[in-house]
Amino acid sequence: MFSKACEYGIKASIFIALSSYKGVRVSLKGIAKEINSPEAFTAKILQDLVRHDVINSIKGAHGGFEIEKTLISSIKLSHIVNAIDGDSIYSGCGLGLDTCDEDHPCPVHHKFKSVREELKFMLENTNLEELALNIKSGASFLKM
Amino acid sequence: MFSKACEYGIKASIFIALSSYKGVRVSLKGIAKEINSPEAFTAKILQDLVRHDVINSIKGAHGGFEIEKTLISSIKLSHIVNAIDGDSIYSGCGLGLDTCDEDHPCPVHHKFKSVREELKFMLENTNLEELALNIKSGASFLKM
DNA sequence: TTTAATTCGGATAATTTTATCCTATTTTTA
DNA sequence: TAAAAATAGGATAAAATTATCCGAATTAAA
Repeated sequence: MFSKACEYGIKASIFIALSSYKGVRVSLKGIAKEINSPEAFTAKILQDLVRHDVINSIKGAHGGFEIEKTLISSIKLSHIVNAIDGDSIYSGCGLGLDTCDEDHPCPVHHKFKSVREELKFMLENTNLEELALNIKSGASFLKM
Repeated sequence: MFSKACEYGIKASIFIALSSYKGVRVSLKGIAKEINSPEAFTAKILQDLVRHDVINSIKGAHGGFEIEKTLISSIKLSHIVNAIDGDSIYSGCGLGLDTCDEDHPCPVHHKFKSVREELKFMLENTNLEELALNIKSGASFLKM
């Protein structure tokens, strides 16, 4: 469904949000360990998220990644997914046609419509705060 | 959402179904042309669908691909997707965790639940007959 | 001011997916 | 029976994704 890059990006963002609530900055190493991802590859994805203003990075000793506390609840999954995978997951044609719309639909266009819309709605209405709180309370997990 | 292989497989199956209703067998070349796919790659996918009993192939001169008319309405999208991509699209964890279930959910497990279920339902309840008829009536298209 | 801890960024490698090519095999028809 | 028209399948190549490595730049602290 999502690319590996996007999976890592989402998990990393949640962990960074969680730490930012605690007021602690996390390092690449700490993130990769926590979300069980390859360190160097994760670095690339984090850079991408920094460029897209999803997270902040602080260079140098005692540096790391963080998200401004007040912004955590306004960051949606769609921001992360868009930064990494683009919006093709819910805007592209399910069968890869170049033009696929109401006037010229692919065979599954209408069948997929509600799935795509529900996915889009979900991504646009799920924010980092709730995801982080669920990790904190032990209601969900970042690895295994 | 789907792999290219799966996209080609779905489109090819619809075209084969359509032709089978007309009582004509279609060649690899004819299929690739109709669905705008690379010929040799499409051949591999068709072999896969033959092995999984989704379509039939007849070798030799005047050979080609077909689906038994009476079976067309019983072939679901899920059969095609499963043959080519497996069921990871709606059974795997959205964030790639090895174990992700009600007891040990990933952060988006519950959020994704309805999307996955709707996708699964749609794939399991859409059959080749309706898709082929929509092409025939001009309500949907296989290329462009 | 040096050192250590970091992120950044470019180069490269491994893996997977997508795509191509060529030969073998099968089957119909002339 | 030979030739032509197909699919089958193995080998290989190209492209995209995932992953690694290493040096440069930055920053805090000793």
